Amino acid sequence: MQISRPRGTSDILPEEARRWRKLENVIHELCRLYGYGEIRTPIFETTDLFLRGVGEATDIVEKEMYTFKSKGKRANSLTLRPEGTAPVARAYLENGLYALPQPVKLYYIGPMFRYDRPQAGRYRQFHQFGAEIFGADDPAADAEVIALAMTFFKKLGLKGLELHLNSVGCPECRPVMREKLVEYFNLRIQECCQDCRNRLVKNPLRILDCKEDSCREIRRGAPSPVDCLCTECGAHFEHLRRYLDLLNIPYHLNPRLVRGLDYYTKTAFEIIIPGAGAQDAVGGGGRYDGLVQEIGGRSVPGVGFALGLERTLLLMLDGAGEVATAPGPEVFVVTAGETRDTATRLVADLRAAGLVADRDYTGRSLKAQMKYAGKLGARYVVIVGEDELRGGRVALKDMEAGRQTEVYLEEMVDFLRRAVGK
RNA sequence: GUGGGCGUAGCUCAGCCGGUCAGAGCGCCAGACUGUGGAUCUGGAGGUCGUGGGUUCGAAGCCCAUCGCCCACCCCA
Repeated sequence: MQISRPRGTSDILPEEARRWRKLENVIHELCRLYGYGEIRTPIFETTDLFLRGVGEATDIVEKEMYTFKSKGKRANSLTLRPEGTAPVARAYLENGLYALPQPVKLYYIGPMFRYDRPQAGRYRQFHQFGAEIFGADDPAADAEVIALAMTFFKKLGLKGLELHLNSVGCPECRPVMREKLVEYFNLRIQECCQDCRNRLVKNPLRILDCKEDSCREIRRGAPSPVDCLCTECGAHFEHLRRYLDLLNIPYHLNPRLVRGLDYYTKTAFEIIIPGAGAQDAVGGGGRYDGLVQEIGGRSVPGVGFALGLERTLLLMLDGAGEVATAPGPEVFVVTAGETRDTATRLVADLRAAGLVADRDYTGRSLKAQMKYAGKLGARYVVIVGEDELRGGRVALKDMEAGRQTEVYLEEMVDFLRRAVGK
């Protein structure tokens, strides 16, 4: 039986990897511009981090985590990270980054893992680009993080993305929100779906984004979270909106936007591809002023986002941003007769001189070697033949023009370097 | 967890109601007067027809099971 890759994972082959590389380059460059430092945290963490950070009542924790027992006598429970914010918050705490000048701005790119049924744009191992700001409670920080995300898509030439915005309040006003919602839904809970009946107890806010038709209908007259915000949260939200206006970032107010993770406070946003069907969210984020404290630190405000790279790549397929096919070697060295020793040395010389050089490794005929060089898209072919070698020369063929000349061995590298413009 | 579709060479697929049905194109390898590419021609390698049962004189095509992939639901990235 042949072994195949685990469900929901993928092999990124060279051609595809070039698209990833391009995407990652944009990310690194953009983050440098915005003053974010890269952070790389472990692929797995202590399970507790997510239980406490993400929240026990979330879908992620309830059914999507890859959790396993470590080895050893006092083995603890580990989990393949399902998201990036909690780990980064943990690292911020653990490494004492709160002692750095605040705020601290960090970004990451890497794989995340969630056990779920795969389908278009959804995988068990997927990749996110995320950015976080710790130690800034100013709504301008929220705005910057949103601007960074939106600029990223703009740089990629992706159009038509929508920013959806909401505020989910803080420990101050959240209870009020809860109470009003519970009060409202309690009257008609019998008409709601089973999930929402559970939500009413565990997390009433989430009833607001239930996709069931019946629930949609019922919540029509439901109180809106934004109307329940305390003065501080209300002001924060107002200021954020003003900053977004200043930055010319359009947004849709979406009172039903409630993110799936428990740690969010105040700002919550999502970036949507209109009409993309079920997987229409390319990214999302918000403020999480309680997170650092929740995982055992002092109270540090935070705000950030995460974007799905697979979904971004999917968008880039039908639209701008296609990458050219991989260029072939600048020089391909071919042998005619017993000249392999010389050829071996020449390839090394060419590479040492910074030329993209390759050769044949199968011992095939000259004709076959030429054919191979042609398929690779080699710009020049150096033919190391016994006859030429006797005169201290090699033949040099321009594969585009189809012309061929001879050069002395000593001059070959310089000649080719000039030819390819290096 | 639920529902639907599909599984024939590396890839894209033919193969009608069971009886030259194990094929084509592309790709790969090689050859076409002996040391030269991309065009053309010729040849070659490569398949337990996802797997296991069953029906039948006979199954890639029918039945059952199983696995895998894809799509959709829930939820998210």
